Amino acid sequence: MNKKSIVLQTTLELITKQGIQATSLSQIIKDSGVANGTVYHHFKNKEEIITELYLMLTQDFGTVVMRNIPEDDLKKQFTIMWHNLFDYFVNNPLAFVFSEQIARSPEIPQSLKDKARQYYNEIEAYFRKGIKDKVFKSYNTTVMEELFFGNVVSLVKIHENENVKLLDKHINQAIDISWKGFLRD
Amino acid sequence: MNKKSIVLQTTLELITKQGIQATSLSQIIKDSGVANGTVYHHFKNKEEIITELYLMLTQDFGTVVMRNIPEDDLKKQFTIMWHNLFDYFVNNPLAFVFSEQIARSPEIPQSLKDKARQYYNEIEAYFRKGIKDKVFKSYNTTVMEELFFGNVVSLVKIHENENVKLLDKHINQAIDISWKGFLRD
Amino acid sequence: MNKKSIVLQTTLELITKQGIQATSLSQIIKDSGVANGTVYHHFKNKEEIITELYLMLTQDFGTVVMRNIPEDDLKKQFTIMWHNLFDYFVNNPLAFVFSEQIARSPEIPQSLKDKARQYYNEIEAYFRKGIKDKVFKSYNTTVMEELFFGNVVSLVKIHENENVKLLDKHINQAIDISWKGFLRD
Amino acid sequence: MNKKSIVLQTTLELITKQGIQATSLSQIIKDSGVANGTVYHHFKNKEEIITELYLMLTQDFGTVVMRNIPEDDLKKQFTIMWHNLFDYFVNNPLAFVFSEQIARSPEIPQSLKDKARQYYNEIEAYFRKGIKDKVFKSYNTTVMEELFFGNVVSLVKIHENENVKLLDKHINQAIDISWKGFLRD
DNA sequence: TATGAATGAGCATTCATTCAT
DNA sequence: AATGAATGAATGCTCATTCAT
Repeated sequence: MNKKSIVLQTTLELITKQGIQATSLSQIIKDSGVANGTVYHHFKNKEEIITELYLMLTQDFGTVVMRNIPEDDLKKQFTIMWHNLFDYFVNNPLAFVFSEQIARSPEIPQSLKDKARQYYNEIEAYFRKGIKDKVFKSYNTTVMEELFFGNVVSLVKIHENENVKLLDKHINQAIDISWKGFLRD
Repeated sequence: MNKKSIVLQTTLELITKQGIQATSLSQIIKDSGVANGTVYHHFKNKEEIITELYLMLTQDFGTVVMRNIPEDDLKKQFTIMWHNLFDYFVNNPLAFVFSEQIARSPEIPQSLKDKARQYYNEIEAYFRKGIKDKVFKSYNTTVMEELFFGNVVSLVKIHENENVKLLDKHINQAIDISWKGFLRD
Repeated sequence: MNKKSIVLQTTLELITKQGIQATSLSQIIKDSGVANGTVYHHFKNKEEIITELYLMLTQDFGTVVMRNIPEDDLKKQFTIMWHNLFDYFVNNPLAFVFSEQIARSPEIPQSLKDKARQYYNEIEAYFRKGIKDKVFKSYNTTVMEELFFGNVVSLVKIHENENVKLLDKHINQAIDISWKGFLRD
Repeated sequence: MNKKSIVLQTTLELITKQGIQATSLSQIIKDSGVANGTVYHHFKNKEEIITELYLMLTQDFGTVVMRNIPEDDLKKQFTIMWHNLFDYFVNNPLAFVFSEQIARSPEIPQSLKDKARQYYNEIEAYFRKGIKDKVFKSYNTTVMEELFFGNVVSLVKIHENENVKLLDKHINQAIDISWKGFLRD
């Protein structure tokens, strides 16, 4: 494992623990056991470490959401999309931190934000089809996407922060709530 | 307007613009046109400014959500709660920033986080009643609260960030989706 | 003597010894026995220390050159101007360093360069009069000024660097050479 | 063109633009498109690059000043020496930068300074002869050399910095002034 | 000959905080 | 209540240089 990877890995751990802003370069340097200049040999500046990390973590994002989606059964598709996203965030806490911070943080460059928004396309297509198939009510798709995404985020937050142990049944309840909301009356 | 208020007001504006972490005390001092020591005369340290600001902004929070709630009509109550929360966040961007950051930020003391969770009590009571009245399905109330809250947040985010102009009809759609999700089949 | 003055004095000494570029802030801090932050309390940045120092040293520059200039005797005026400038540079090594660096250094802001060029006005007036009085040949005055100034600089350099002890007689020789060059044939 | 030459050429350009001190090795490396270690393969350290560059540029210096000097006509010799030096500096800006910085800069080793002073020998010999021939007044030759040299430098500075367009006539005026200064009364 | 990973001292600057007035 | 001088740890970053390949 080369120094560059060590730096990335250390940064990943620190950011997951403390957030982006609270993670200083000196801490990264200290924790990774790498020399000051070594970091700057591999990265132009602090931002580049974070950007690179972000790209590493999110390059599979788009594919992840749509992984193992079966054909033609809209409800099944919904459930699996939901699980895919939930599992992804649970297993990639940094990706979650990033996706939460993207909305506001000025330190994430716009290009990254744009890139992050690509995965919406497939989700949007999904909702469009649901509306066309008369399964979903014809809500605004941006609203639908945002609510869908937000619901997953809500559950991840419970998973992360609550003392309440989050059980499969709770997740299924959430998926149920989420799904029902979009249906035609 | 006394110096203390000026400091608080300046901090409010800066945090709303830049986030908590990005707002330094020196910037607060510079922007508020107040002397270094004056800030420390009124506040023990930086954290106290933020805490005080947070308390100022959130002390009305609990009452706000339950303002003008009519009796006995669960759907009407839901709609008004939803609007109350949405309007509150839209009109108090800092309260929104805080509520978003509370979940993760290590610099918000636990006591504040606990305090922030009080408003859940009334929302929880609401959902409990809905379940008892056989209007809502008997989902876990934590899940319900979190999804309800998250749905509002999602719309606020659209309101804030999207180029899409958020219309009343979109809000009504969101409320509709949100409400339907909780219903018994 | 307050800390600000100490910093300025220390910087003056260091720059005189080592030049501007070779003088680091940490050295200024170490030598002046002042805390890191104290420097930045008084000065916006390193450049401001140098600028302030420069303004302090050069504000008397214009008056210095024309000090004690007798009326009507062009030769006597020349001699005294020459001595004034020479003595000034010898007694204000930093002013000399600055005036030498002004021509090239990109780190001296243009405003300062402009200010420095003001003293030329009086010297130019002097040469103009000499030409009008038919004492000097009608050379281009910019050339005359630059050569006059350069001659003083040449002698200051000898004074500074040569192992040769610079005697009054050498200075008088230089003035003689300098003067004769401008005369009508 | 081998890597060593590329490094030298790049350094030459950077120093001419920015001065010696402002030119960092990393910049040289970046601009020359050469690897880090390659520089250190060819040069012991940064100083050696500058030294080598300096030697390259000044090895012809001595011969340049005395190029095409006719025999026996002291005035003609003076004029050509003057032009030689002026043209050399105008065409070799770096040589000019060096010659200007040599006097003060502590980073030019003494050995180089000594070497640079060799060309004075021939100029000194010239002035000695002028004095012996009773054309020049018997001024101190160091003073004469320094003034002669300084006069050329003054004109080069006008050439470089002034908005005033420097014409041949101005140069001839300068030579005239310079020459007359040294003459016997 | 050429490379580029690695180093750590050093740099200018910002930060939250203390304290005497 | 208000000021602002003073502090020094910490930050992000640049530097010249070494060394194994």
